Amino acid sequence: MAAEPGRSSPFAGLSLEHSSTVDRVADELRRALFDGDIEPGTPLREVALADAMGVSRSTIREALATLVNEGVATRAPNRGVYVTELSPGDVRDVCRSRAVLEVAGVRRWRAAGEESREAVRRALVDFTVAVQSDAGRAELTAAHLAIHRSFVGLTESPRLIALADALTAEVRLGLAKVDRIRRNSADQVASHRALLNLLERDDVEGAAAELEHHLEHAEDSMLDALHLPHAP
Amino acid sequence: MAAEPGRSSPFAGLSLEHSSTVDRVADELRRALFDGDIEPGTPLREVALADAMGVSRSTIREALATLVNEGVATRAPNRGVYVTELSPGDVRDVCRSRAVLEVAGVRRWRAAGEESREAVRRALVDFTVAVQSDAGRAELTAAHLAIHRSFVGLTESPRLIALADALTAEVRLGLAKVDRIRRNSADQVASHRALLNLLERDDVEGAAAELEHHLEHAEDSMLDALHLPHAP
DNA sequence: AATGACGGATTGTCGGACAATCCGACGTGA
DNA sequence: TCACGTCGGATTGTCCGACAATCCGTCATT
Repeated sequence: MAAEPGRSSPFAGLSLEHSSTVDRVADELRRALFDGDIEPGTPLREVALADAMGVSRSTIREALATLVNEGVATRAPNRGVYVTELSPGDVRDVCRSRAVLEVAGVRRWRAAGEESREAVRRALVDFTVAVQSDAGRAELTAAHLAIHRSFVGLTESPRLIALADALTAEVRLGLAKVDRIRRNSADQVASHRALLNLLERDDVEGAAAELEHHLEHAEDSMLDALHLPHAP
Repeated sequence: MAAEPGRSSPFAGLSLEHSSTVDRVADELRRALFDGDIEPGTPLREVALADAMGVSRSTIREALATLVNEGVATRAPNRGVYVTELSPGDVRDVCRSRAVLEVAGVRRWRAAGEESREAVRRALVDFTVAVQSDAGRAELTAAHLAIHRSFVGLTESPRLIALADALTAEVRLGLAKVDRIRRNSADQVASHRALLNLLERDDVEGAAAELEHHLEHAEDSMLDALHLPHAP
């Protein structure tokens, strides 16, 4: 029955997603946090969660552990796990850390593979249509984050991408109740398009500067939106 | 009894390290991995570890979870946790990711605070005396890593530093059986000193270039030392 | 030689248990 | 009134034992 022992494996694109209970619990919690169903600062009690979600305490503990070292939750030894509250300093740090990674990506524009560059263009298009078609807040932020992710993608380094994702996760906590994104989404599109134009013209340093400027602005408006005082 | 309600708190430098059992287990495992007592690829069985260290399986599981998302161990679902084996691609990725972070630090030389700069100088001195006094392998690598850490420290971003530490941890697995560091440690000192000289002259871009060159070389010699083929 | 069945080993998840720790309220004494 | 000691409840940290699900290697079967 073995027809055509053809050179490359005849099975392509076959994957099965093993989902452990712990993973599902963690996913559900993350969703709740990012959607703003649970506010920063609220304690995540083990027993309460356990019988709310119908799983054992061990499972909850494990899920909480992952959330904690993703940074979206914080553990106070012997006192429990809380949804992380971002201080102004934290927001600042996350934004600047992201800036480092994104700028590193942008600087590799020419060295990067064609598909990585294409991913940037696609992300921008997606965001643009999302804005024009007046999509929901969730989709808008997703599309916006995708752009910035694609910048980091230019590094073509799995680890840097993972690190950037981790930073994003931290910040998404605050983003939950903020739809300031929507208000100036037109500006956002313009800014990103300008950046891409610079890149297409191979003006890498110009693009890097533009990006840094854009991110500084983002940091400020995020602090505003969260009603936090600005750091020096 | 309150003498001098002085402005700032009269209690400085008072901290108590709460060490949970899980933490100690994780520390012990990490030590064993970094010292090369356990080779990459070996399975970390839960029960075996549990009664080897006289703690419960739950505790071991939790410790293993942290090792896994530090990247020094890898979980194969339903098949256990193994000490991570680095592929050439991984080594490459880790090194280049580190390069991004370190270069970002070096580029901020002027913007950084004086104490961050001083930390770099101190790290270099420490490394130099370590080499000259013919210190043990462990101390040598520690001092060497400290230098590179101090570069990242120039970003003055806790998160970037943490990320760099995580990357370092991954790579230290391979470093265990390699003392190639010792052979050309004289070169290392020279290279780092040259870099610092450039910085002191405010030639930031020159230093960045020097650092990137240094790291590429480091990547190559690490691959050699691990007997791994070089990536393209 | 490929397929299928079996058994052992290990993980994933569960439930319960208990000491240690922490927090807040309450009471006591100066 | 304020500082301090005590007590009780709540919650975490850690342990134990259990069991189904999964995986791996082996062996028998075709």
